[in-house]
Amino acid sequence: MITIKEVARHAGVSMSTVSYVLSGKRSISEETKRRVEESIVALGYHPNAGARALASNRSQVLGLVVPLRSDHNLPVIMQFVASIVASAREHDYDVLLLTKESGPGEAHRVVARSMADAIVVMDVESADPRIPELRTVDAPVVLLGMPDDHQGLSCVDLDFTTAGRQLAGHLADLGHRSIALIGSHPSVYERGTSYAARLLAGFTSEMAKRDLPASVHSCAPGYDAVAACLDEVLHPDRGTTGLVVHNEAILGQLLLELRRRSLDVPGDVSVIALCPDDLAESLPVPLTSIAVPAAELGSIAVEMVMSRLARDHAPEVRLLQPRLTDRGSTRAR
Amino acid sequence: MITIKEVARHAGVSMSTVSYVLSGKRSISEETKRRVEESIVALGYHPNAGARALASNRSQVLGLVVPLRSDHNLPVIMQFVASIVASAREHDYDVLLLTKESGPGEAHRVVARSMADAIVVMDVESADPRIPELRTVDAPVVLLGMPDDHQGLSCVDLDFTTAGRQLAGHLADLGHRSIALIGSHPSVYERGTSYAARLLAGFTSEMAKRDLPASVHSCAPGYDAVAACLDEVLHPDRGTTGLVVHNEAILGQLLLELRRRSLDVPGDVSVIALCPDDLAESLPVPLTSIAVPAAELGSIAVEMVMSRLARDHAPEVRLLQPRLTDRGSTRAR
DNA sequence: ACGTGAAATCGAAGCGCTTCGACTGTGTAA
DNA sequence: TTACACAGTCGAAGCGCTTCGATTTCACGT
Repeated sequence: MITIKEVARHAGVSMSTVSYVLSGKRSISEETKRRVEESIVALGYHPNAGARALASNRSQVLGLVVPLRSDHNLPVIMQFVASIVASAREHDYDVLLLTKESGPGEAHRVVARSMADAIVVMDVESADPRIPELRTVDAPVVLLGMPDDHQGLSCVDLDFTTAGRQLAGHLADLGHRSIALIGSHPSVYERGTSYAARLLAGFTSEMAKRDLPASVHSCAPGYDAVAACLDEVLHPDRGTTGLVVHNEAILGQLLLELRRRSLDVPGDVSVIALCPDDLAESLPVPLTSIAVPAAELGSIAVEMVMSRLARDHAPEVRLLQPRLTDRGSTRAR
Repeated sequence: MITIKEVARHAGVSMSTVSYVLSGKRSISEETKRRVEESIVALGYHPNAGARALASNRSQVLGLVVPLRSDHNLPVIMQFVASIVASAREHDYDVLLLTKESGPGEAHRVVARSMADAIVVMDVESADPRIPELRTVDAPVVLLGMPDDHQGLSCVDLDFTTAGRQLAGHLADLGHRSIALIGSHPSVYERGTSYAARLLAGFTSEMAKRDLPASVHSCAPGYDAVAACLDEVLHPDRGTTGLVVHNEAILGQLLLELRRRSLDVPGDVSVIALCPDDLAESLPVPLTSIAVPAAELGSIAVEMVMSRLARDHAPEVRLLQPRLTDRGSTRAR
């Protein structure tokens, strides 16, 4: 193993000089810097992470708590992870994989052992049981999601409330009077999933504001469940002409089922969704939608970590404003 | 921060004794061990990972290269990851997340810096361009998948060739004469994905052995693509009565499309698949299938890492034998 | 000519842990 | 009884790096 000492000898300088070349924490003459860098390449030197962590009290590692078992919207989860890893690497950080399933004790352990300088937690729910324990972790913690009580923790999320309002508003502005929200699997609501509840709240409040009747349905995946749900939603008594769908898993099935019933989108029914852009684009009928900006949220989470690591910044909450893309699946009536 | 020194003082022993209590590498009297363990709890001691890594030359970390962008069969990928993380933790190892996208240089970096003691690489293809570089990594490397040339590298995978044989054989044994393989997205074959090619080889060789005509189709996801594929496969000229499906993404759509055509499974067509068990079970028609034993493969990969880390074991190749579960979606004719 | 400060470099003291060799006492075989 | 093995413990030497203070040199204003 090549050590900094050997680099120093090879370049004819002291260890500390090599260290300062690497970290840039003190000024070094161009000439010396060049020689040291050449030696580093010549010898194939790689700093030892353990030694560095020990001496500097910084591991350059981010703990990331990933929900590995949650089956719904895996693609979105992957997008988050990809974005977080990429952003972390840009800041010279690596990512240690922790799983939601193994509990918040893992975050503790990893920080207590100085294996990670900060923790990012994905898939945070309204009344997430992990919150109290996360609050006692002795390192910056950034949550993807918005728990009800987020005192002392940084949070990043899409503004689902506003998104719910916008989705309802978009259809209402087009003259739709009877609009239904088709939400996630019932279990998602039972679990108290924050984003689902907030979208629902935004939707109903916008509908109430406009004095329109709001009908709300949750729908399990599976063709039969979707069909049953549509039976209910499209019951003639209701006169539903607009559908807001917040359920990535069933979008394809739903559009198929509408087609099977010879209902044209947007001719007969307007459909608008909240889902990743690539999904919205690749469906049988491209959907007007609000995207979950996973990549952006991930990189913002990392930025928050870094700024809290740099200065001893206070925790902050950032809600990204939704962005609606019109793909022609809604029409005025 | 509580250090081992403070624990030693609190327990009235030397640092080395505490260390030996923790590692068990020398015998310690019951009495002393008890006192030390009490002190550890009383003070809330957590060993510093960096110091430990520096002194012992072991990071207790596993680098895991995950394909974050590969959109197909995310659920399977997640199962692998979950199983690997869980198995690693059982051996007191943590997992550092590396992405396939950022290249094999990352594996190098992480090992050269002693951030990881070994590397596990997922989603390895037949002629994987990463192989040569992985071979030069100065730590055990275990591949999930079977590249053509795996000299010097450990590999774990399902025996897809045998699986292909078994799938064909199962239908042939039931008296089906015209059997079609519906494979993955064409791009999967173009990429030279090892498992797809091996399954295909097994399938065709079994069909040849039995002197039956083998028809092979690859199919993109999407309802129209599936319908088009079925048009071709079920063309009356062919008289196809058995379907082997190796394409998780389209299974649901395929069964729906069969239903739409009023074709009963297994009454009119027998269908057998290679897919995760939970998928096979949750489809509109539960499918007789061979499972991808992701959890098992993951934990075997970790075991291989550990044994190569312990003794300086030679790389080995393990192909898991396929296990076929009958769920009644095939019938004799 | 002289003090001053900035730039450039060095030396050495740790960071917290593991591990090796040495030491002490006890039980056991000769 | 002597010798010896062995369980149990300690002290100290690192592991490879960062960082602080000290030192040297040189340009500058006065």
